Amino acid sequence: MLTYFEGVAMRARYRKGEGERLRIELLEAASQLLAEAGDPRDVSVRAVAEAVGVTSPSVYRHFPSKQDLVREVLALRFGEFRETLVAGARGTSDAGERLLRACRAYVRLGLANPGHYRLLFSTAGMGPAGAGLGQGAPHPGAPSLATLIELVADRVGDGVRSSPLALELWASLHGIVDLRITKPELDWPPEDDLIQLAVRASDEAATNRA
Amino acid sequence: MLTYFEGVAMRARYRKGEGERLRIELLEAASQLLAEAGDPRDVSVRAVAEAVGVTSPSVYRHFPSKQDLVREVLALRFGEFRETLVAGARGTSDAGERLLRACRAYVRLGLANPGHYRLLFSTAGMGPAGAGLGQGAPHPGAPSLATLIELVADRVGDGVRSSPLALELWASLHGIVDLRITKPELDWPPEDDLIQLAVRASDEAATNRA
DNA sequence: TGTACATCAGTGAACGCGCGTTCACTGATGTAC
DNA sequence: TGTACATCAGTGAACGCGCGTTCACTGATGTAC
Repeated sequence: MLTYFEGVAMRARYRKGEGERLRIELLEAASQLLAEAGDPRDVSVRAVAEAVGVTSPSVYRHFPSKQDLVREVLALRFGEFRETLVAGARGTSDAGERLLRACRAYVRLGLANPGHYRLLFSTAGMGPAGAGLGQGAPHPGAPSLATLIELVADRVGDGVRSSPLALELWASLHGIVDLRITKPELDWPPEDDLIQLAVRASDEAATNRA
Repeated sequence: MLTYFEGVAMRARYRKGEGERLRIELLEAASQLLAEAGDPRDVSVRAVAEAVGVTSPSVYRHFPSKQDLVREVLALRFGEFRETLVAGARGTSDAGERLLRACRAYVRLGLANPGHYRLLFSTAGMGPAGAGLGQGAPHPGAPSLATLIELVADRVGDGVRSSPLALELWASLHGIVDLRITKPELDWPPEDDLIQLAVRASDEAATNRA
């Protein structure tokens, strides 16, 4: 896809009906740069364009603004996150084990993709910076949370309201991941004990409230 | 301290030997703006200067760079944070109760000052943004962590290494605070149950490892 | 006691930079006749 | 089959903005004589 002219890499433009393919490439490049940076403000439109081999005004032929580009990446990554939870829970029908596996998948994915994790759970929606998500719009992470709530609900049965429990569990998992990401210089114990502890604490809370 | 000239507020400059007082004012203004923003990048040198009623070059008579100003605020707030932990633990000699109280103080302070909390535990040291803390320099939050480790050590006795336990406990507390701050739109259960659960989980882990 | 002067607090104007975004354009390509 | 043309992908240059920071300065004030 690249030709060279006087030693400079030149990208061949797409044929007439194929312009939408650049859109995909831009999303992929933006996603990767956001993963490296962990913050939309550290990723410029120019950088995304350059990563694809295109000039920055080209981005605006596919996205109305930087905000829209970022928002779309966010939605993609949230979708992936949710799928990881679901996939993690597979392989057993025991509700407790399914929940534990999903939690492990949560933490593992977060630690493996710290930039994206921060993007999704630390930057997005925070302050004037954020990813500039529309105030009224539904949060793109809502389905992920719904999935976690479901897993908790399956575990605790009908006697207890599951969504506060899920939020508490989420808080525990978030603490485990986020601090490890922001303070990598500390001597963190292996995360698995802590995950089990968090899930067991959630069980215990459920029992107390039943 | 303000006079008016043609309807514009004008600050009287400090007398000859008193220039250092502006330094304090700048630190206070920066601290407040950082509390509102939660991120050093959303607070400009110009804004700090304006808050005090001074022009931006004046800042450079007291701080070599923005980074130094921010770093100093960070150190102040970390100190305050640590003091809050210590003060929270006062009033009882029971080590378990002291730890629980300190944890409550941690969460309460974080939720009462979300901007500062983010500044200290979410921004600082993260990525190229961060507060630009020197790599080699000791982290200004180290004493806070040391205090938590001490409280845990008093609780669990000599049989168990307390610092991994303290890190795990910290992770739990951080999750409780950070998610509530970043996702205020969710329907969070009261935090007290969760704090107790976290402390109890820590106890339990200590017992298992003894 | 009066005055010259060094010192100090603070300013006004400007710098270079990177950013998001706009605008008028270029040139290749598929298509209609 | 050849050609004119509308359409499409992408560009080059520039915009206004806010930022951190620098520089040469101004004018009040304490102090030494």
